[in-house]
Amino acid sequence: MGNIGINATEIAKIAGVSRSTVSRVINNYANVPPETRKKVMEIIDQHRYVPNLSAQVLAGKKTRTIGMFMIEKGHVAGDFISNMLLASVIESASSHGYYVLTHIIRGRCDSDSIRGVKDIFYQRRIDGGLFFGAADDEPFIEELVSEGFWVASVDQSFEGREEQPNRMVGDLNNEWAMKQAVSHLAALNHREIGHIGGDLKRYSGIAKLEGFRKAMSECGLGVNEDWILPGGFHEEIGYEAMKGFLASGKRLPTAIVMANDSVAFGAVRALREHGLDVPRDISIVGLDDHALSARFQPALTTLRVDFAGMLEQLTTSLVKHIEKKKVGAEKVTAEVHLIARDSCRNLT
Amino acid sequence: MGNIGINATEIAKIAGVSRSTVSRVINNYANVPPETRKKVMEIIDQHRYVPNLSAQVLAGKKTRTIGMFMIEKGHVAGDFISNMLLASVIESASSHGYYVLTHIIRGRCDSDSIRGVKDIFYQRRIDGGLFFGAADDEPFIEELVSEGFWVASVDQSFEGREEQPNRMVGDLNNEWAMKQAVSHLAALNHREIGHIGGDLKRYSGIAKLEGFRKAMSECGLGVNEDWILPGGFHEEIGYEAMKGFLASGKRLPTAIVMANDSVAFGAVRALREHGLDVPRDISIVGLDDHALSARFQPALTTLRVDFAGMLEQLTTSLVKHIEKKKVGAEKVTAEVHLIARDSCRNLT
DNA sequence: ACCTTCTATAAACACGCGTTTATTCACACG
DNA sequence: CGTGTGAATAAACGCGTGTTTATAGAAGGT
Repeated sequence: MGNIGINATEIAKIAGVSRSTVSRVINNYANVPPETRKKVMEIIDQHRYVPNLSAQVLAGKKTRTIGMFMIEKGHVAGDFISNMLLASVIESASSHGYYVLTHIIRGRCDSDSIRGVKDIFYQRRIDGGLFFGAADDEPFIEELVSEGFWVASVDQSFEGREEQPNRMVGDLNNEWAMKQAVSHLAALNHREIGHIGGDLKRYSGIAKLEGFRKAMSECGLGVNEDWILPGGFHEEIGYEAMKGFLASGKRLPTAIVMANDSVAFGAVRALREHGLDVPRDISIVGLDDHALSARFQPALTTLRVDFAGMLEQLTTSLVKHIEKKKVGAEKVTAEVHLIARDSCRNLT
Repeated sequence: MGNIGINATEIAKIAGVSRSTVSRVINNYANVPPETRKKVMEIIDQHRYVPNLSAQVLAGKKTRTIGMFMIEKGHVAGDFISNMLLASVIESASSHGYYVLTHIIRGRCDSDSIRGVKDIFYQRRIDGGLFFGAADDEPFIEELVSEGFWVASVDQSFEGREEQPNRMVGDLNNEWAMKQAVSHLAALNHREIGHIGGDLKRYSGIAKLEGFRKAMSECGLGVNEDWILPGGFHEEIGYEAMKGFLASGKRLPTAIVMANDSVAFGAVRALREHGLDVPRDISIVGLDDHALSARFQPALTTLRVDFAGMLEQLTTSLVKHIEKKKVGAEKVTAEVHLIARDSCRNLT
């Protein structure tokens, strides 16, 4: 009650003008004389009038809302999306006058959940969407793109694909990340370096492995295939991978680069159970700078990825595209830098 | 392009009926003969027609959207809202066919940010709102309530206030939580128990302190005021509080109940720097079951609060109220139970 | 055959706004 | 005085839907 629900017609009546004049004032049309504009604005402020969004949208305006979709295959949403990342999307959207609708897809992307996502677009709730953890092979995203919706996605790269006109992608530079990890270890005189990888069914896993190989080669180091362990992105997988390797009796490398910090935690646990110490017996580099890493025993040397900055760019880019203020970058890369802590030792 | 933007009029044309018939089919009106309904439904499915939300809202329907507002005074959003909690709100909303718009208020609640929040309501973007970390003294929330909007809030209790008709509140039972902590320690033969509190400017801090006093009294234990340390909800504050106490040279209690786990981490750090061991020299009980707590050295005995379940209830309650399917509970309490780990020792 | 009753469905209206088009009025110029 | 010109602003239309009202037609009763 009260001021709620007052509309432009009533404002017009109070101001003694027609509703179209009110509308022209709000939308900053040129042909409104200053004193009329001032009078109308006063009435608007006084009555705390805010235009009804649905009516604006129906009349052809944007919803000024973007969707944030977290596709949780197994673990993604829980592990990957921290509140900080959510906040960085919301705040950069907010800084452009946009709002964020959050949506979670749990478990398999079955036809029902896909329908749910598409309906959000079809209902015209949002002007565009930002997808987290969408695997390369999700065709429904490409469908949305081909239907003219603006879409951005994280954790997904499209090397070798044709550029799609209204699609943006954000990722970290896996190659560069691995290069930094390997270089750091090489500088500490490590030459026998292994890799416990990510999920090789996902691009981020493949890219890390390839980046590792390339980095080794660039540092003039050979890759021992015994030390390339298949992985995943959780702690348990790191534990099992390391445990399996230790059981095999093969010789250990002097250092291992992990797909992420969770994997590192698991691997360290396995090493410890086997009576080995980090960094005395083996050096470890993680990736992510997980909240736990600084407190871990030993404090984990890791690669910090500026996801927040990347998301800010990606969100801004999405909004600019929606508003047709086109901006160049369709591809955004997160900054990575190494945080040296206590899990690597100098061999000499 | 393609199916996008098809509307009820076109569906009607294809089906050879009038638009009102299409509308009556969608809204499950009784007076549509089965074969007509079936025919129309087929066309709708075939063309993936979804009604335009803005048009529905304009015609008097609900937005089927709730707002989730995180008021971040200093630290709240970052610490308090984990993705799990976000997920539990989104998913329970989703299970009722509702969507969630997330919004963050950083820093002070100045008039601009309040205006931002109110505009979301006034624009009619949402049917109701769920507030996190709104302090008792935020008058704008009560304004919204008095203007007829549905509002639920967490981390806030309104003991002694008159019940407001369209307002729901969720919280943990601080009294019960403190009772469990103190009882646990009493069962381990502790009699000298202290408390490092939360932020005493906030209800949750006050309630914990009062709960602690009451629990002590109920266990037949006296409270030594030296051992009641003012606090806050972050680690640094726990560290400073404990450091200050140790510097004072006063005798230590045998156990301390902390306002939350972060405070406990800080306090343990201060104790350790002072050459004291937990639980040998002093026992500690936390609250929250923070992600770090199980891995902490020593693994922290803490109170796990079922925020997820509480939020699910609160969200459901909010939606039911919006849809006028009134349900009794205006006040939702989170379950609390003690997780015994290694930070408390038996004194005998 | 005529009126009533009921069913099926079409037409009309309202929602609140942006935008386009039409109208009014003042003024300048011939 | 008549006519054109421009500014200011009012009126009209469309957006896509839900819902109410009107209408056509069929069925049933006397």
